[in-house]
Amino acid sequence: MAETLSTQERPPYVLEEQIGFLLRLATQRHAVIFQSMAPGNLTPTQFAALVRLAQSGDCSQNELGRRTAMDVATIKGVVDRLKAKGMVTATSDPDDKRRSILCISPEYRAAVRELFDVGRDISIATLAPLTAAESRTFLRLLKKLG
Amino acid sequence: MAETLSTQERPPYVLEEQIGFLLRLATQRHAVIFQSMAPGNLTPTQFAALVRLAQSGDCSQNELGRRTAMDVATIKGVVDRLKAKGMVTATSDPDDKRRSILCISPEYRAAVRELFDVGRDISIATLAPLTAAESRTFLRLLKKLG
DNA sequence: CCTATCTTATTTGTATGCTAACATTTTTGA
DNA sequence: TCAAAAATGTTAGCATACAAATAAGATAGG
Repeated sequence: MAETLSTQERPPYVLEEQIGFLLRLATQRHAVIFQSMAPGNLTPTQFAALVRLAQSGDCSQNELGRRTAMDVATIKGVVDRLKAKGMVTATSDPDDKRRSILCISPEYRAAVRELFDVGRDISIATLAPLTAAESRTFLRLLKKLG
Repeated sequence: MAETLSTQERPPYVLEEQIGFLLRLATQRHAVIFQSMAPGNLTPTQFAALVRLAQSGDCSQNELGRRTAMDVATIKGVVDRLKAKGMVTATSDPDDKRRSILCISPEYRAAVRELFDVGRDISIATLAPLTAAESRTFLRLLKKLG
């Protein structure tokens, strides 16, 4: 009894049941699915930036970062790589010498519209281990943790 | 009607409701909480490696990587930094010249035991936006996605 | 016994992701 | 108006994270 009190005051710490560890595993699996389904070697962040640019309209680099939850250093790298692929074009803002206005290159606009379907399929594949009801519950709770 | 058919065949693609985007947000928030609560500038992966070493026993670098879901390149960096902090020590395996046996440095063993409580508190803080019942549901579903 | 295979560990390259510091430009408020 | 504050973008440094290539050692099968 005394033994039980001293050694069992708290439940054991099981790494595999901690939210941080589980988030990492889920993110890893999602990344594998993403890479196998996304065209043009697009990464999840590049995908998010493109989709945002298509849906919310042209904007500056920092603004795009805020709209996709990336800090200034991260969005810079993402935008640089999208520019290198020719998918995003920057024009200088005449009203603000600090800023460039980013937009999707004309020859990629149609391709970007098709990304929406790919994105939906990636989400479906990632959620495949859950039932439809579980997926809804999971996304609702996950949203609360963001 | 014809318009509705052609433009509304699928629901709109909302980035903020995709699992990949939400996982990134939740991971970001968890990282902030982790950094504010973990001692010794320990990162989540360093923390996981230490806990694993304490709970599963001494092992090689690659073995530790498998036990913590990190690939060989990632675990190498993590172990290098734990060695640099003096928290992990390597001794060469007499039975296998390729291998080193990693163990927690004697002077850090007590400190590592205290990490379990910190880990629990970090998980609690991360799950704070959910009720107890929601947390259980969320972890159960998250485990299925790993 | 010895070769083909596997395993361990390292290195290189690419891509997030964050902090911090910096220069430039713009805005704001006294 | 003019100095302080804020915003934009860049750079450097650190820490994951993975693929792919390499070298060295261990093991299993013929």
